[in-house]
Amino acid sequence: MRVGRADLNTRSRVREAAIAVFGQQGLDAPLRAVAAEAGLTAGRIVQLFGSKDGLRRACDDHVFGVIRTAKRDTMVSSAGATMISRFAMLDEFVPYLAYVARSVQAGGEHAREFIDHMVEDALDYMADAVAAGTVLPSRDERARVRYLTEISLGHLALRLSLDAPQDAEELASCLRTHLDAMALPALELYTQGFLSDRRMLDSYLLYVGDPPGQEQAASA
Amino acid sequence: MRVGRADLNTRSRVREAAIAVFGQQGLDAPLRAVAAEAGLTAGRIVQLFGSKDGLRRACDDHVFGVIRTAKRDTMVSSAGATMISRFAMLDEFVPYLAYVARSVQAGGEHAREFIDHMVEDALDYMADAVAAGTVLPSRDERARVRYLTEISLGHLALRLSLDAPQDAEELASCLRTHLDAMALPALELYTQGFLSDRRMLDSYLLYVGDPPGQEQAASA
DNA sequence: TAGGATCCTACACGCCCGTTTAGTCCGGTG
DNA sequence: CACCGGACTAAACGGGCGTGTAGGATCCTA
Repeated sequence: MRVGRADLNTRSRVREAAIAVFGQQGLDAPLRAVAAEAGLTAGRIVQLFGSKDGLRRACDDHVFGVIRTAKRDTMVSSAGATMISRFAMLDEFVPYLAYVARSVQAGGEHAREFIDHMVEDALDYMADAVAAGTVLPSRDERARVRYLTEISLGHLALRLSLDAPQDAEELASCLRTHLDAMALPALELYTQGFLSDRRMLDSYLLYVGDPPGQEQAASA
Repeated sequence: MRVGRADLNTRSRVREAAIAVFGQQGLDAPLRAVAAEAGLTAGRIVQLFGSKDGLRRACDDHVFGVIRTAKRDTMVSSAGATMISRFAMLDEFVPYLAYVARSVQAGGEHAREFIDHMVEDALDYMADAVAAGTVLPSRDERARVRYLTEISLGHLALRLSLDAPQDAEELASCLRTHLDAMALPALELYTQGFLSDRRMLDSYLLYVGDPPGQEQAASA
C-alpha cells in the first residue's frame, strides 16, 4: 500500500503527526493517538523510533532545528520577545510553536537547553537593537533577555493549558486571540512601563547595591 | 494511635499533604504519594474525599480561600502583578503558591475561574493605584491587568516545570532564586519599558484604531 | 465487658499506557 | 517458482494508576 522508500517518508510523516498531536494534547498524549493521526500502529512507531522518548527526541530535533533556521532568516527587528508573535503569524509555524510551548511546559533538560539557546540568540538581537537605539540599555542585559523570553513562553504555555485546543483550527485561533489580547498591553508595557516614577526601582537598586554583572550597555 | 476527633484533623492533614505533594510534583501526582506524605492509604483518601477529584476540589477551595483572604489583608501597594512576590516572601505561603502554579498549569475550569477572579481583584488595586498616581493609566485596564496576571503566573509555572523541585526546601529556594532573577528586569520593565520610542505602539494603535472598550483611565 | 461506630489497611478489580512479540502481507531476486 | 527481507498489524504483557470492598484495629458508650 504505502510506498515509503526506505521508510524515510514514514518516519517524517509520523514525526509531523507527533508534533501536531503533542502540540495539541501535550507531551503526554498517548502513543496510540499519534499512531491514529499518522495512520499506523503504536507498535510500529516504537519500531521506527525505538521508544516514545525517541520519538520525542526526533520531534525536538526537528522543531528546534526549524525554528532555529527560521529565526536566523527572520532576525531583523527589535524585540526578541515579540519574535514569537512573528512566528505565530505564519500558519505553517503554528504547530511548531505549540510543540515548543508543550515541550517547555513538560520541563526536562531539552526545555532548559532550548530556552538557554533562545536567550543566547536574543542577546545578540537585543545588543543590535540597543546599538541601533531602538531599545533602551539594561543594567543586566542577560537577565532582561531571559526574563522576556521566559514570560513570553510561559504566557503561551499558560494560554494553551487554559484553552485546551482540540484540533489544528482551534489551536490556530487560540494562538491568534492570544496575540490579539496581549498586543496592546504588551506594547504599552514595552514602551512606557506602568509605574509612574522610579521609586521602586531606585529603592531596589539601593537595596541590592546594583546588578551582579555590572555590565555596561551594548557592545556589538 | 491518631486521635482525630470526627476525623476533621485527618481531613485537613491529608489536604495539607496533598497541597504540598501536588505543588511539588504536579496535579497528576499519584494518590499514593499523597497518602505516603500524609501517613495513610490511598483508599482512605478516597473514603475521605470521595475521589481524587474531590481531593483536588478541597485543595482548590482551601488554597484559593487562603490566598483570597491573605490578599485582602495585604492589598495595599502598587502593582497587582508583584503581589506574587509578596506571597513568596512569606514561607508559609510557598506551598500554596506552588499549588496555584500547578493548578493553573494543569488547566481546567478551576484555573480559569481563579485567574478571572484574580484579574477582577487586581482591577481594583490597579484603579486605586492609578487614582493615587503611582501607576500610569492604560488604554484598556482590564487587558493590562489580565496580561500582567497571566505572565506572572505563567512565568512561575514555567520555572516550576524547568526546575522540578523534589521537596519543600528545593521548592522554597527555587521560588526565591526565581524572584531574585526577575526582580531587576521586571522593575526595569515596569518603570521604563524597553522600547526607546513610541513608534511600535503608535503604529499598532493606528492599525487597530484604538482599543475595544475605549475605557477612560481610573474611576475609583 | 459487650456492642457498635469509626478510622484505617490490605487487596483486588479494571483501565490505560508503553512496549514486546508473533505473525501477515508484499515486492524484489535467484 | 521458491525465497527472503522489510513494512506493518494485532494481540498480549506488565506496570501504574484510581477506585471499590471486606475485614481488622481502636475507641466511645452503656
